[in-house]
Amino acid sequence: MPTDDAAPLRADARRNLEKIMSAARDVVVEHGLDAPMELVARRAGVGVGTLYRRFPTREALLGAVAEAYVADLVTATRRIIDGAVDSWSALRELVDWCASPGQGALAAALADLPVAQVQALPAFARSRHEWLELLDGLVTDGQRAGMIRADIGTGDLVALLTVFTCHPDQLPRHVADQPARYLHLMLDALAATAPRATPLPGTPPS
Amino acid sequence: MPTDDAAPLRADARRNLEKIMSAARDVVVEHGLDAPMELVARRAGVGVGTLYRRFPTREALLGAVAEAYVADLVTATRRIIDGAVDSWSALRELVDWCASPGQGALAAALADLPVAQVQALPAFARSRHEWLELLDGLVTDGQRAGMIRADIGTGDLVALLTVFTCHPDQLPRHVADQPARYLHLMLDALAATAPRATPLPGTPPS
DNA sequence: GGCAACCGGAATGCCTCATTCCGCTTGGAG
DNA sequence: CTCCAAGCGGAATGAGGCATTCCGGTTGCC
Repeated sequence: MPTDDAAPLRADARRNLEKIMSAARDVVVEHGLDAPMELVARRAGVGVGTLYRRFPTREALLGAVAEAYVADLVTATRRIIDGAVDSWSALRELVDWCASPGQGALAAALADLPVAQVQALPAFARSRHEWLELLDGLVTDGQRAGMIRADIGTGDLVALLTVFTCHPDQLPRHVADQPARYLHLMLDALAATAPRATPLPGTPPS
Repeated sequence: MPTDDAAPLRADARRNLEKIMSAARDVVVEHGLDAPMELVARRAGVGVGTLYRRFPTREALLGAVAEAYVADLVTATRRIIDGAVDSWSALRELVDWCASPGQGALAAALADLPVAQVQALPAFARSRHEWLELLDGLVTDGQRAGMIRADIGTGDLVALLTVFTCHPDQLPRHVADQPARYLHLMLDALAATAPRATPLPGTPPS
């Protein structure tokens, strides 16, 4: 998002800026990180020129979207955690939120995929860190309470959320069609149960 | 693979054909279905011209790779099933095989992603059907024996195999690094357990 | 009313491939 | 050993897709 210490925008320009941000978010959720700029412009009902007046490059736009997106994610996650009775149900609600249509867990994708330019944005990094911390609390709590198996880590959760909610083109039809189904399957996998016959291979990522 | 009823290939040509098929398989596993032809050529230590003398179009090459790949998959799956003591351990071994490096479950991806030209190849379709039938037997058996939960279907298994073994570029680093870890995690989710608090949302894909 | 800030979108330039072409090599039949 | 069709490598061609630029025409707002 452009810094607002410059001259204030004209009313119509501000309106357009909002349309652009919103369109960009939708387009990125639907078409992935490399969606063409023109798609964003068309979706916003605006010419590409307008878009470029506000964001000098594609990276700038993606950065703005990313920052807004992770910020949202943090807010939603915090709200869910505050309202839930225990960490397990918080987890379930979080999963549902991520799977809800138009929501996507794109932020999770952004948080993991290598978009150097975006990762470097301070605001993005800060929010991302905050989010990871929230998740970490959730997982740790759940494990202490014996609701989540001990051999997985927050990184596993992030990885799985990312996988099942990235944009549809990259997923098998079934998964793209009902992300919630697979996310809940994943939750079942994370739940603590009787000792398992064979340990999980590999190590939980940091 | 070109029909062999034509004039027999010169010795060096046959050698090159093999190098090409092998390279193509590797490249597709590593870079996905839209890897550039030149990558294949370079990997095979051959000029693009050579590659095009054998396969008239990109589709032809992909088709050949796909056919060979699914055929392999069927063979391996059958071998695993025949050698396993029960369907659950067969499933586990199958997962390990798919996750083994350089193996990829690309065939599974091919089986699901919409590559019309490839899906239409009779040999491919036949093998794919055969494979699905094998998996179906596995799942049904496992369910009858009470080892696999009843509310999932073969399609779920295929979807999961596909997701976790598609080429690395599309997966979060952690998942790409240890596909076996996540496949086994999901396997745990497929296992039959005490009745679950909440039913799985959605329906098992056919 | 006047003009700086805005707009839309055609035009430009770059890049990434698939596919083709052609002059040079080389198995292997006779 | 000769010869030439079958092979070969890889530069060149052409199409398509996309970010970004430019500019003649609008429009908030003082």
